[in-house]
Amino acid sequence: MSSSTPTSEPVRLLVCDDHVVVRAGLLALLASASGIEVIGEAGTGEEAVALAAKLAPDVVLMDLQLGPGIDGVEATRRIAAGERGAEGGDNGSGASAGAGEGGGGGGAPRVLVLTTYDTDADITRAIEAGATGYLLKAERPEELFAAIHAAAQGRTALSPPVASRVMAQMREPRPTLTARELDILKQLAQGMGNREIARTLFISEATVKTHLGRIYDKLGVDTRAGAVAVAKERRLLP
Amino acid sequence: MSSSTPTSEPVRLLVCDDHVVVRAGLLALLASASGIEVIGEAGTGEEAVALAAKLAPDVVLMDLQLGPGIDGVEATRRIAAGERGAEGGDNGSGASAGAGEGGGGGGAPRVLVLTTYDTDADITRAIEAGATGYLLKAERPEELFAAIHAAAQGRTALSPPVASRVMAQMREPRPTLTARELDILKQLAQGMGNREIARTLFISEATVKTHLGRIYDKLGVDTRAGAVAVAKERRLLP
DNA sequence: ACCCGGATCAACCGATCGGTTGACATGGCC
DNA sequence: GGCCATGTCAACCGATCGGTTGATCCGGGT
Repeated sequence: MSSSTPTSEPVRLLVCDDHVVVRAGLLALLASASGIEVIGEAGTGEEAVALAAKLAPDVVLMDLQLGPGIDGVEATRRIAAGERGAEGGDNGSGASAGAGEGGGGGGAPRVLVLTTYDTDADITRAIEAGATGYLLKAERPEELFAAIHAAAQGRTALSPPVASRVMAQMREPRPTLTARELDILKQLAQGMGNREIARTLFISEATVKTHLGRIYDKLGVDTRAGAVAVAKERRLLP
Repeated sequence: MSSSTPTSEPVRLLVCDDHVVVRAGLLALLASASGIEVIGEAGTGEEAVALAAKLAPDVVLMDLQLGPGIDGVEATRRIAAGERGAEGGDNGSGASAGAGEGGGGGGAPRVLVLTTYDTDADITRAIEAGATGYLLKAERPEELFAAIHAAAQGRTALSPPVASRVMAQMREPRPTLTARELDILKQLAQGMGNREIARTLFISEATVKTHLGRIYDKLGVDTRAGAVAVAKERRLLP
């Protein structure tokens, strides 16, 4: 679709990973790949957003786990939306998927997620944020190279395990926790009692219990300890 | 102490990381370092132990998070102890640290841990297992090179954040959970009630409560949900 | 206009948990 | 042979949790 992109011009790539060693390793590795030119590297999400705006790369290789500051998902959202480097007052929560598509075509770089975990929550959030592909670091380098080229053309590239999970999710839509339920869950994971949670969130204890009941249902557990375990497992919590 | 090792001969290195991309990146990166020769790479703990026995490298660069099979700590323990590649019927649990020292000196490779997390539990376990150094992937490549050379000479190399934690730990010895308490904690994290835990471990409900009380003390919490949260936080559980 | 999902609150009850105290057996250490 | 840590068990009590039912309010979609 995107026209042009004759195989003669190399893909202009921006690498974002908070681990210096990994970043340097990727650079060294990518140097051996043909048709790929690394034009910049970032160690934080903010840096990635700023550099993406400044350098206008074809593809951004993005790790989801970035130390402090905005996480990879948020960085992905901003880059895919073609946002400028300056910070906007936008709050990350809310629903509001739908980013990704419009973009404008020309400007917004494609974001290719390259990360360690293939958790449902991570995959879902990354895709909703507008990621063009989702690769695992356990993938073979050739696959990575191929995925970068694919992403440059706007084609989707998913690691096999990721693809499986996406399909499974399509077949059996997973119960999604509402924002409010996540609030309760967060407090719960601090070991707080219902009364404390209620006070913290300015609601009644009864409401907390109601939410908890729904959380139990959705997570398939029936105790608070179990809920915390599942939540940590699925990385629903920081 | 170890004599010899004139600066003329390069350090013979074995790299172990379950992520192919990271491994390839490290290889590419290390190719630019002087005095370091990568003589092998492993993608699992078992592979690392076998290759260490077979190739007798000077240093093993070890990630702690390895997919399935034995983890990095166990691999470190076996390599540092000079164990042969064949699998022994040994169970990993039990106490029995004390490996590390004896070793035999000449044969056992030095293990340099290179990982993402600087959790207290990880650091402690790695050091107890006989690791010569502990670096973070966020470290600068030059530090990595220096650490490898240091490790080859038996000198300890720690990333600054790791060193800080080690010192802090020396000053204020952490409460260590006993093996039994970890058993209870494991069940707890499954969301099980006291009665279920008691039945599973073939003890009385009263005993479970006693253990739980001690666990609360040691983890600094006072509810089961809190205990699970802290346990997951400190990676005391899988 | 209607209905539905989400969020809020209430009251109730039995079961479980959290905390305490006290006790006994085992094993290693001095 | 004592001493201490660890693991085991018991009984008790108040507080909390888990589960249920029912209700109100609001915003969105058909």
